[in-house]
Amino acid sequence: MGKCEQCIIRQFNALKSLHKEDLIRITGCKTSKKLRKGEVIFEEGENINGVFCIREGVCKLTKLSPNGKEQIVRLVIKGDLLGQRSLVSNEVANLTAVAASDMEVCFIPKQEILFDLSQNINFSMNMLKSMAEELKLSENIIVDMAQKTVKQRLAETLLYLKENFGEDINGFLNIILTREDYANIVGTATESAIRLLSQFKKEGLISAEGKKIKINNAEALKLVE
Amino acid sequence: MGKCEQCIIRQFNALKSLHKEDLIRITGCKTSKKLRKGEVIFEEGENINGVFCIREGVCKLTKLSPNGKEQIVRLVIKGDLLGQRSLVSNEVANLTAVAASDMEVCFIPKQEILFDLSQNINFSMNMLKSMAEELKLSENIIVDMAQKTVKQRLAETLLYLKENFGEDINGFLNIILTREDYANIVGTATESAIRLLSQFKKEGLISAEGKKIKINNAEALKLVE
DNA sequence: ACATAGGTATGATTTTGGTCATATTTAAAT
DNA sequence: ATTTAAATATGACCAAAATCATACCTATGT
Repeated sequence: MGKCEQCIIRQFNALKSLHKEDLIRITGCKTSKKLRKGEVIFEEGENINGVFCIREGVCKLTKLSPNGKEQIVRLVIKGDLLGQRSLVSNEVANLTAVAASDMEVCFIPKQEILFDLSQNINFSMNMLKSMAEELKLSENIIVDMAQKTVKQRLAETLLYLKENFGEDINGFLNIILTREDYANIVGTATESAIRLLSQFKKEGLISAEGKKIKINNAEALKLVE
Repeated sequence: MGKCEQCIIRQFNALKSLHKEDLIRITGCKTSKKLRKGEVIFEEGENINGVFCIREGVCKLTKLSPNGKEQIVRLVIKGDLLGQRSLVSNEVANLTAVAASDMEVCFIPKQEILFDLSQNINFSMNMLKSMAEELKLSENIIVDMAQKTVKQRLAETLLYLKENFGEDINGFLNIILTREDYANIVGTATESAIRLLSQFKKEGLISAEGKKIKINNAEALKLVE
């Protein structure tokens, strides 16, 4: 799918600190893949044996809870590396990764990344930084989950999506999720997510055409109680 | 408080991969401190400028949510390093650290740790591993928060405490928390935590003498619905 | 020993959100 | 184009948990 040393995507993740010769080496052993929305990249409990660099699209990181409900723990987007945690701790995947849109990903085998981690201190420092960032986000989600209402969490999710995916020319969010996805991010029943989105719509905070959602009043969403 | 190169505590964290000469260097610039239960080690938003190595005791990592409720995100125990995340990302603290028991901690200035991270690949690899572990725990807590009932979370908390702190000769947990602390870990109202602990007691799953709690039936706690 | 504050306990009531049931709309497959 | 399945929507009801109120217990300092 092209050469790593010419790929601009690496600017967005820890791979930016690799040298040209390392990138050329990686080009030689990486594999690229196109995925359709809904395809599974890897499952909880699976050996990943490398990291995925997301060239295009979005992916849901989910976990099935014992009651059979799926929780979306995080969205991984274009430019992110996927599978860092498992690589570093040398463990099987803790989460399942499912394409939330059509995607293009490159897979870099574990030993290549481990080699670079052992040689290039900037690279390992950058990976430390990106894991630190993930950790902070996760800590903040824990607090939100524990202390905020479903309505507040849904409002925050909408604002997060606007912030991170932007809007198209008509003001609709550049990411399409089902109501069930919203419920699985927020950690609520699908019916509750639907009801609350309807309510936001009635109150004029958002508008919706099918799955496409437009945020009309971000300020009011921030103040939802 | 003694010399790092002779301190056994470092075996429990990333500092184990430092060489003798580095430990001697660190001994020369570290400071040690005794803290009483309830004392604040650092607050959310504060510049930490180093890491703390916990020699003795337990510390709560908390965050105040906008509704004024405190959430305990994690307990940091003897042997752990505190402040890794802020150090690596060069940001202010995301959480507040409060002594949950009397403590002994050593403070190592930022530049020393950064120096070792830049020199010693084993050290940075071990720090990556410990952050990966924290990240996995946090992801799992998110799922629990979103999908499990308060009762289940409280039962899990009790089992977690038994697992990580052990029991004294009479079977009581080796960690003393208030009912409010339990509520702040689980993410519920103090009254709810009290009620559920009373219920567990009535059902014989635990017994309690004041703040001391004994787990009588771990198997049943695992099966709480 | 007594006052005080913080912590524990429990009841009554309300709110939030989950579950179940049932339409209706939309998208996908052939 | 028609069928079928999946997604959305809404009502009715129920369960979990928050809130408010009050009482009691237990350390702590004076």
